[in-house]
Amino acid sequence: MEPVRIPLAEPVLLEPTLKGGQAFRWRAAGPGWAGVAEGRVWHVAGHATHLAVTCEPELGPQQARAWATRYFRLGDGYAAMAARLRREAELRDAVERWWGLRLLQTDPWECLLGFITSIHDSVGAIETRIGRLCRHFGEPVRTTMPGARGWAHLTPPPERIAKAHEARLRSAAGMGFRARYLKGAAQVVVRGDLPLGELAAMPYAEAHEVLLQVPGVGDKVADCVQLYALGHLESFPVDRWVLRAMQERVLGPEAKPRDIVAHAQQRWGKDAGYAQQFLFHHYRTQRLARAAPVARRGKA
DNA sequence: ATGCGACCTTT
DNA sequence: AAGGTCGCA
Repeated sequence: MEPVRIPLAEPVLLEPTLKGGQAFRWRAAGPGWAGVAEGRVWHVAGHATHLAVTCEPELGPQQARAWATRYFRLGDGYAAMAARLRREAELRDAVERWWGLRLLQTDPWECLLGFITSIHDSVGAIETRIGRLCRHFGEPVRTTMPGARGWAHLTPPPERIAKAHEARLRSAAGMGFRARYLKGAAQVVVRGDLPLGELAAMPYAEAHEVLLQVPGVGDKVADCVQLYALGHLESFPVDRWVLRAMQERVLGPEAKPRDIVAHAQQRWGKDAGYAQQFLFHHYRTQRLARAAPVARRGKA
C-alpha cells in the first residue's frame, strides 16, 4: 500500500505525541512509528510539512486520511491555540520547545483500558503491561508492517475482558490490583451502563460524573478519557507531574488537584487540555533529564 | 469533608 | 518509586 500523504498546516511532533503517555501501543519503526489502534496496525511517518500513513488491513486513501485527521486532531486550529498559550508566562517555554506536540483522539474503550491500566505506575511499565494484556487477550493479526512484522495483537474488546478471570488478568498480564478495576469496568460497558458512544456529546461535567461511577475511574482517569478520547478539550488531568508543575509554578505547594483543575479551566477554557499536555511533557522531560544522573547516588 | 495507608508488579 | 483509586478513620 502506498502511504497516504497528508499535508500539514503546522508540524506534528510524532515522538512526544505518540510516546508521551496518551496512547501506549506505538513503537519506533524505521523512519516513523508503528502502532495498533481501532482494529488495525498503523504506520505513521512525518515531517513539518506532511504525514505519511499506511495501515493493515488496508484502507482506501480517503479513509486513511480521515483516520489520521481525526486521530491527530488536525482540525483543532493548532497555530491559534499555541499562539494563545504561548502568551502565558508559565507555558511559554513549554510551547516553544514542543511546538507540534498534539493531543490525540483515541478510541474510548482503548483509552479507558489504557488509563485504568496506567494507575500508579510509570509509562514504561504501563506499555509493558498493556502489551502483555493484548498478547494474552487480544485477537492476533498477521502484519508485514515495518517495525511490527509478524503478529500483532488487537486491543481486547470489553466483552473479552468482562469474561476473563481476574486471576489471569493479574498473572498473565501483570495487572496487579488493577485487574479487578479493569474487569469491573469492562462489565459495566458490556452491561450497557457506560454508553461510551454517547459520552462525547455530553457536557464535560455530566460525562465526568458518569465516568466516576466506573470501577477504577477517579478524577484523573476520567479526565484522561475525556481529553484523549471524548474530545473534551477543557479537561485537565492532574497527575503527579502536573500537580508538581502547577504547585511549583502557579498555585503554590498547598494547592490540591481540585483547585488546580478549577484554576486551569477558568483560566484556559477549551485550551486547558493542550495546556496540560505542554506542561506535563515539558516538566516531565526536564525533571527526568535532571534527575537521572542524580538518581544513581540515592535519594534526592 | 479531608487525610492516610494499602494495593500488585515492574522499571 | 512508579501518570491513582478506594475505603476507612
